[in-house]
Amino acid sequence: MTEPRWLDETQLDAWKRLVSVVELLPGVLDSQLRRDAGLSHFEYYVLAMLSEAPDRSLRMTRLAAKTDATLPRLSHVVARLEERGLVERLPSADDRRVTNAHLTDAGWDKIVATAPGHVETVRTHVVDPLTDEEIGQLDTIAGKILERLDPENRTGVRRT
Amino acid sequence: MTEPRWLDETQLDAWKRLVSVVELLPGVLDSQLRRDAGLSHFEYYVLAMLSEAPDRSLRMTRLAAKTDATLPRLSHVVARLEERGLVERLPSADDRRVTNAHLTDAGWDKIVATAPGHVETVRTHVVDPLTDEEIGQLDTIAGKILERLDPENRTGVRRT
DNA sequence: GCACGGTCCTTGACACGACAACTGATCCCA
DNA sequence: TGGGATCAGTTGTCGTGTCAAGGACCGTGC
Repeated sequence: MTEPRWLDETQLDAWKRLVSVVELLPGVLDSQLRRDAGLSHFEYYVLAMLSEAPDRSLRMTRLAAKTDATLPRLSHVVARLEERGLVERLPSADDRRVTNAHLTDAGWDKIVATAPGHVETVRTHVVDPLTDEEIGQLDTIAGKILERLDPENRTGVRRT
Repeated sequence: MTEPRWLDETQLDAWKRLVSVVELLPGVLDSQLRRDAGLSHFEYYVLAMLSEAPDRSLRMTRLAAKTDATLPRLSHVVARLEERGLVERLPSADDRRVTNAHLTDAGWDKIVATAPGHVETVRTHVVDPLTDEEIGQLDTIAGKILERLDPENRTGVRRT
């Protein structure tokens, strides 16, 4: 066993703050969306990714990648969203293993109605307190971390 | 209802990357610790905060603040850690409402044994890919976000 | 044409966090 | 000195994620 390379104080401070953000941010997003729209942040994100996709539909695997979710997790969530009429699942004709998740009109309306309030929350808690320069730094830093967290770059959120 | 102020492309990119980090990081930390030590990251963090505290003990409320957890959550987790002999709960003499969580010797041994591997994971995924300058930026940025997420500054991780 | 490995997705069982309700203890002020 | 408000923590229930297993389908080798 090699000698551990401990973190210096600066590194530890930054790390602890990142941990706090990671612990607290989901709760804040969830409670705003839950209150205003009856959606978890993850559900919202699923709808949002579909709304941006061509034909408002994506196959499950691709949607899972875009939302950083495991397939079982996505499957459960989409099942619930389907029960609520926000999404429908359509078996693909070419490859009958694949399921396409498609945003319904009700789902589209839902996200259109929900987006402004959510964006406002994101602004309040993340975007507005930062300068333009810091936004750029955040982009770079998060990008570098993602390269390690997700080397496959499944999400396609990273350019490099 | 006022017109929503949408995010520009740069802001949206940075936001999406932050969301990805927030979604992926906990899973990576959890699986390493689960595999190597049979602990969730949150359990590890609880033990770590206790190990740094005077007398290796903290009252539940303070510990909850330091770990960014709600009291019910902490209560459940400490109950489990107590069953495993890593922590013990001692009622306070001065204020009989208060419970002090105290790290046992077994708990101390556990974290001493676990820390090097965990630090290595943190290095690999977060610290090492960033320059010293970026570590400083991350500290600043996370600090500003925390000011909004947690205005009470319960954790005491923030200086300002 | 069929078997076998790999892919895509679903399902069920279990673990953990959130929320609300509750117990006990302390504080405060009449 | 009592009674209401507040505080510290615990407990129970429910929703949701994870993990392991399984089912359906594809594609290649023979």
